[in-house]
Parts: sequence; C-alpha cells; structure tokens
Amino acid sequence: MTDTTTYTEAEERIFEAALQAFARKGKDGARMQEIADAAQINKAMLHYYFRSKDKLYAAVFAYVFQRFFAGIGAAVEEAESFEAVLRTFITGYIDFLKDHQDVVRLMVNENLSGGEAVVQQVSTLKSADGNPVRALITRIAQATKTGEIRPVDPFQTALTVLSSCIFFFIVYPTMREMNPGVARDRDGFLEERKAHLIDLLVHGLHPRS
Amino acid sequence: MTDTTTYTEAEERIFEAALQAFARKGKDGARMQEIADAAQINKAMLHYYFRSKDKLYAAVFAYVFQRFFAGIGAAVEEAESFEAVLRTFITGYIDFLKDHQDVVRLMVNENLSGGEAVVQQVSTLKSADGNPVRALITRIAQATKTGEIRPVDPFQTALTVLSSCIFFFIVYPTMREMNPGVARDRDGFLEERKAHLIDLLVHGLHPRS
DNA sequence: GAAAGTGTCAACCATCTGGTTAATCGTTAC
DNA sequence: GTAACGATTAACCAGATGGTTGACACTTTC
Repeated sequence: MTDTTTYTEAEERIFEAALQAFARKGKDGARMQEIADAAQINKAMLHYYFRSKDKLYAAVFAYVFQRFFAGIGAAVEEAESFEAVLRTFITGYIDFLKDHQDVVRLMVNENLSGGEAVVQQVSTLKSADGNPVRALITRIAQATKTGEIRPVDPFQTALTVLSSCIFFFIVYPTMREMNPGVARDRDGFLEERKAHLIDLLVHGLHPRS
Repeated sequence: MTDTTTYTEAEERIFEAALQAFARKGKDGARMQEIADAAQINKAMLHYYFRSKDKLYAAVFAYVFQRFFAGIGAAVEEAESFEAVLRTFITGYIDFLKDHQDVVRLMVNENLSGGEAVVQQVSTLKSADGNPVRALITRIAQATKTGEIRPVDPFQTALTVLSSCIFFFIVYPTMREMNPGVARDRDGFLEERKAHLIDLLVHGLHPRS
C-alpha cells in the first residue's frame, strides 16, 4: 500500500474496506463494525492491527493522499509539445480517477470536514521535491514563456484542469439522476469528456487570436 | 428558508446549525447534540420541531438542493452575446458559492455518501420547467448553432464551467495548505479566478482557428 | 515437548447517540 | 382565576459504538 510498508492479506482486506467506508461516510460516519464485516474479520482484529479508529484513518488517509498526488505525477509526463502534455495528462488522469474513485472520495471528504489530516501530509510532499501539482504548474509556466501557449496564470490554469477532470467523479450521483444517459454509458461519457477537455483547453490556451 | 415555509427564530437557528454540521460531517457524522448546542437550544427541541434526524436532514438537504440550483439559475441571465452570458455566469456563480459554502459542502457530502436524497429532489426540478442546468446547456447549444462559439458538446461544456467554478471551494483546505498565498488573500484569488476562467473559456470557445 | 510468539474470537464495558417523557413555565382565552 | 396551549427543560432509556479482555488455537523455535 504505502511504498515503505508491507501488509498481510488480512491487513490488506481491512485497508481496502476502511478506504471504502471512510470514502463514503467520512471518518466519523464510518463504523468499525462495518469495516470489520466488509473485511470479513472479527472487530477485535481491527484494533489488533491498527490500534484505533484514529490510527486506521490516519494510515488510510496517508495512503490516499500519496496515491492522489502520485496519480497526478504519473499523468504529468515529459513530452515534446505542451499539447502532448495536456493530452496525456487529461487522458491519464481521468483513467486514474476512474480506477481510484474511493481515493477521490476520501480526499474530498477530508477536505469537507476541515482537512486536518491534510496538514501533515502536505509536508511530506514539500520535503520530497516531487510535488506533482507544482510540476504541472511549472510545465504550464514554461509553456507560457516559450510562447507555446497564451500568457495565462499557471496556477489558475492547473486548478482548472484538475477541476475539470475530478469534479465529475464527485457529483456523479447527481449527474446520473439528472441525465440517465451518462450512467447508461459511463465509459463512453468519460471518453467524450477527455476529448472535450483536450479540445477546449487546446483552443483556450492556443496563442494569438 | 424554503420558499413555501416560514420558520420561527428558533427553527431558523436550528436550521442554520444543522446545515453547518451536516455540511462538515455528513448526515451520519453530525451529532444532534452538537446541532442543539450550536443553535443554543435544548436537544429535545430539535425533535419537537423536526421530529427526527432523518426529517431534519431531509428538510435541510431539500433547502440546499433548491438553493444550489437557484444559484445556478440566478447566474444564467439573459444577455445579448454568449460572451456576456459566460461573463455574468462565472462572476455571479462564484460570488454565490462564496456566500453559500455550506450549501456546496452539503451537496457534495450527499453525493459522496451515495446521493439517495438527491433522487427525490431532482424530480422537483424536472416537474417545474426550471432546471437551471438545462437552461445553461440550452444556451450553450444555441450559441453553437448560431456559430457564436465553436461546435462544442453543450453538456460537457456546462459541466466544465460548473466544475471550474465549484471545485476550488471543495478542496480549499488542501489548497490553503499547499499554497498559503491563496488563504492570505482569498477574495483576491477568487477575483483572479473569475478573470482567468472568463479568459480561458472565451478563448476556448471562440470560433475559427 | 514446552515455551514463546502470532492470530483469532466471543463476550464484555464504558460511553455516546438518537429519541422520549413527564413536569414546568409563560401566555392567551374565557 | 383557571383552563388550555405551545414552548422548554432535565432526566431518562434502549441500542449502538469504539475499544478491551481473557481464553484459545496454531505455528515456530530451541
């Protein structure tokens, strides 16, 4: 799970179950019994492995935070043109989000309830030079300097790109309800979304006009 | 609160406190005692006025849902050019979100936990012809037909606009932590954000190129 | 083969949580 | 004045919840 830690089978199941529970109901809303049931173990085992709910949540959130930014990092590939960067980023990141929806949910949930757990995690990113968001911002800034794209605010632009990719996964239940077509062919919709975002952003950032 | 209902002072305080609590911790995470304390009343009064936690949540969420879409509706003004529509929408909607952050939070929280409460509320929008999101989509579709903007997918475009406006408020704690400058001058940042989004979208949707 | 370490479990406990109740207070009605 | 009524409260309750415990396997180690 975390890069430096190895987990047993049981721990893995607990971790997975906890991630899902915390993602859906938040730290307070999730129940230890419910997590134990989902992991198919006795409730006492939760405490045997993770001491307390706080510790379990901390472990899960640390994992989620790292994965979330790793996902961004993996999507910011080196590429010749900025358009290629944009294209691979949007494609790669949406695919990542599709495969890690609980990661997004828990990340958002933590933010909604104040984001205290975020504080410690952010420092890990800073100390390691690899803050993927900053890498993305830097790449945008560079492209504005070379004139490859219009002179936009790199920070705002990065935020817009991330917003446009992530938001759909947050409000999916509402969208499903308002436009059942989206639910009927989710993957198709996401492919459309990739194409739309690439198209819109390429045009929006294209120099001159 | 809701257009058809009148509330007493006490009910108003309860409602406000409940909105805040539910927005931050979700339906399960929020505590009735905590809501009562915040509303400065005896816990029994919660049940006196709202019967049960479920009923209270339902009332609050109904309000939130209506406000959320009313906020979108208010921002979709009639305007001559599509650029003017875009400009007033982004400006108006970000201002709305700034003033109703708990509305956004609860809306998101409900989505994270499955969005069961959304189902009933969506039907209220459908029956009334005023579904503001659909109005926005229609306006975009119209602009593509007149050639005022490029032939983009109206639905995807509307989603992108909404994403870009709302997302910031969802992940604010993380942003604050990663870039303290944002927190230092939040209002300034939001003004920048309006300008950035208008600029990016106007260019991204501008015909030809 | 016994000691030691690692899992596993049912039962248990103190506390918390949503919800109820019965008594009381303040105002209005007659 | 008192009956009636809504508002308000402290005390209470049953069930849920996070967490603990002591007994019991199973395996390893020497």
